[in-house]
Amino acid sequence: MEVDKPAPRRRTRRRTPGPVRVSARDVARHAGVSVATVSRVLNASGPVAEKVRRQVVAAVDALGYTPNAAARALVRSRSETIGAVVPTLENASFAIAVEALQARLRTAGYTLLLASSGYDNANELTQVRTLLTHGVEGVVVVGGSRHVDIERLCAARGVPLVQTWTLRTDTPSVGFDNRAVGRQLADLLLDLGHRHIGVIAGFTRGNDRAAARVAGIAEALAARGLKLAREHLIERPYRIAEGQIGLRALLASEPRPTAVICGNDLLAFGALLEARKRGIDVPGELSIAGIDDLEFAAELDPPLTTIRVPAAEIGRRSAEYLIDRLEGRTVATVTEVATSLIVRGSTAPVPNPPGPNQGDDQ
Amino acid sequence: MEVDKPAPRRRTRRRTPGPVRVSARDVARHAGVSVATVSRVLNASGPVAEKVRRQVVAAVDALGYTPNAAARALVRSRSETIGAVVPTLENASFAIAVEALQARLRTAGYTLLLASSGYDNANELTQVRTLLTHGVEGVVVVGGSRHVDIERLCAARGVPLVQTWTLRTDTPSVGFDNRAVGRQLADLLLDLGHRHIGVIAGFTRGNDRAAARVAGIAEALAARGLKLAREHLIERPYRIAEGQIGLRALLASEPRPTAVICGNDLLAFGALLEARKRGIDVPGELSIAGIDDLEFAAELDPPLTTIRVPAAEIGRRSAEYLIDRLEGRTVATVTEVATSLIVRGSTAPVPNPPGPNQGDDQ
DNA sequence: TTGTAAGCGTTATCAA
DNA sequence: TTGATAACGCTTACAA
Repeated sequence: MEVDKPAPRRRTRRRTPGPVRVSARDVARHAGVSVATVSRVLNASGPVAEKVRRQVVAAVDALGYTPNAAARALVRSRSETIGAVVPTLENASFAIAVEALQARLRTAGYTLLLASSGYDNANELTQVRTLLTHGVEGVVVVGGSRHVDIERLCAARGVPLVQTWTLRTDTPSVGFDNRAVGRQLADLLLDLGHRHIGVIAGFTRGNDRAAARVAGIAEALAARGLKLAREHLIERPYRIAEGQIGLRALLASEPRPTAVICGNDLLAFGALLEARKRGIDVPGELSIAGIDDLEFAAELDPPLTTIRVPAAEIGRRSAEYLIDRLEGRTVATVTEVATSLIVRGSTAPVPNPPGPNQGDDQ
Repeated sequence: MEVDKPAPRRRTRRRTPGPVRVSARDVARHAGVSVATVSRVLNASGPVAEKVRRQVVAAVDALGYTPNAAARALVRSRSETIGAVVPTLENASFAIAVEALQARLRTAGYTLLLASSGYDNANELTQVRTLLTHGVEGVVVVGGSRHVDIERLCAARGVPLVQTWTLRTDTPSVGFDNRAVGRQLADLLLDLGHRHIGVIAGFTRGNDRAAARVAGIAEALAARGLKLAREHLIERPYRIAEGQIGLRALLASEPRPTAVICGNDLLAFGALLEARKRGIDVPGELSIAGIDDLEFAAELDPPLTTIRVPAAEIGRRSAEYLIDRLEGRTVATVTEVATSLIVRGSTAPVPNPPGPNQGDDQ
């Protein structure tokens, strides 16, 4: 009983200009089997006679066939990609973390889609949206997202999101307590007798890490009845030259700080340079500390006191969190990585230790 | 006249566990239109009544719809992604270039798929293969690929490939003449009277940039009747600490070099540190030069003589080459970026200028 | 101006 | 052990 169902004629589509695309159908034809069998061979997803298997394999490399990820992603709704958005790759810490992230991801078969926000939160949201459109199965961002939308967007799609460089209790994160880091550095200096402590921080607005570090410093000061004066808090972009600018501002402030905590090692490097340029002895007259412990920190003159932040570990652990979740394993939501205070030559006791009754002069 | 064609019942597929996926069909249903209209609205690809357009837009954000890139890529055979493979992101130059590459790509609507090879050529090939499987429309790699396979693979798919940090005549590239850079540094030192020049290079095997730099140095020496002695060529990984090791080796060689050219600024930094540690005056007793002009180069003590390499420009130009080609514009195949010799305080005339008739002692 | 439906290249179900 | 074939979600002729 024939019906008038039209013959399944393939409609002609815009021909790809240039090289021929070879699909599983071509392989199947070449090997004299069906596409189903080709798929089975390629994914080892079903029984295939050894002889047939060999024919298919032969056809595959005779034709130089590579499966089309888009088609596969479509049918399996799995892209095998992970997205990451960092503030900038120009900061060595993030570059190192991304390197480790990618390396670990790769071992699990994932490819990394990378974007950077330039420390711009609106931009970050856009980037996450793009990544999501591209079907990433997981997302890693730096910091607690100011944009709740980011979390919402990911949650709506069931895409796991990890926040790094920060520690949250409510959402998945891999990082450390930035506030504690600030406190630790301030305590070190306070214990050395410093009472006038200046801060050259990164921009705190829209940057929870930078803000937390400053908050930690203020907290430690407060614990000793001191407070962080407005003119002792300078915010600058994270660059060497900005550290120089920052120190200049601090040196002009009243009372002049005897110690400076910098938001990261780049700023600290700059501060060190500026001090040297002005003939200010570090740490004799002025103590300087940074955060990150970049490769050069130990090699400066004097070597920089800083807090070591395990950037590679943050990258690797973020990857592992995502991999575990995607493979259905149970995972700790929050991973704290260990930072450590590294005291080197750039910090020393305050020059002329003030008497017992001060603290009201700042 | 009814025929017994079975009703087009949708087969039940594995339900995505968790959040509902919203597709264009859902949007269409919600807006009371067809999927075709939804597509038209989203891509502005056809006439749509203003009123209908608004309904669709409303439905889109009522449902929080995001198009599925895999499906789109499949039907249009365009992934809107570009792949890049760098040796490592831990080298600031590459990090900066990737940052610029991504930024430029983004403005043209492309997303970056990033991989790193760890300076391993076999690995690099694997990574390129993965990127290709993911359907990238263009590929950027660092250096002239030792693996002809990479070029072949890309060519077979009609995917443009750019080689960076190098200059080729036969294939698309964005970079500079590494040999000339080596020559330039050697000439500078030679002109200062140095006759015993040591080299701390990166590993030259499988790294055409490093090899070309060394070749350029040897060439400049040869032009003055000198040659680069085996014991004056040390190859080390690109890290500060390795520069220290390199200088130690060089100082033990006979005759002891009065000048050292380093494969990059990291190695030069290390050499500088080692010299200081040993009480060797730079540039009084020993001249040191690097390549890259990283942010810290000008800030070292003494400031480092180096060759400035415009990493960000390399990244940006690579992106532009790819974008232009993919949009069908005609493009220059080879783009040379300008490097420049920056003479700072780490190089000076040879201590005890030898008499007119030497040159046979090396 | 809109809708219908073919197909993009896979995977996976089902029947053979 | 294999082959048909229905989706996957989208774009785009083509028809209405």
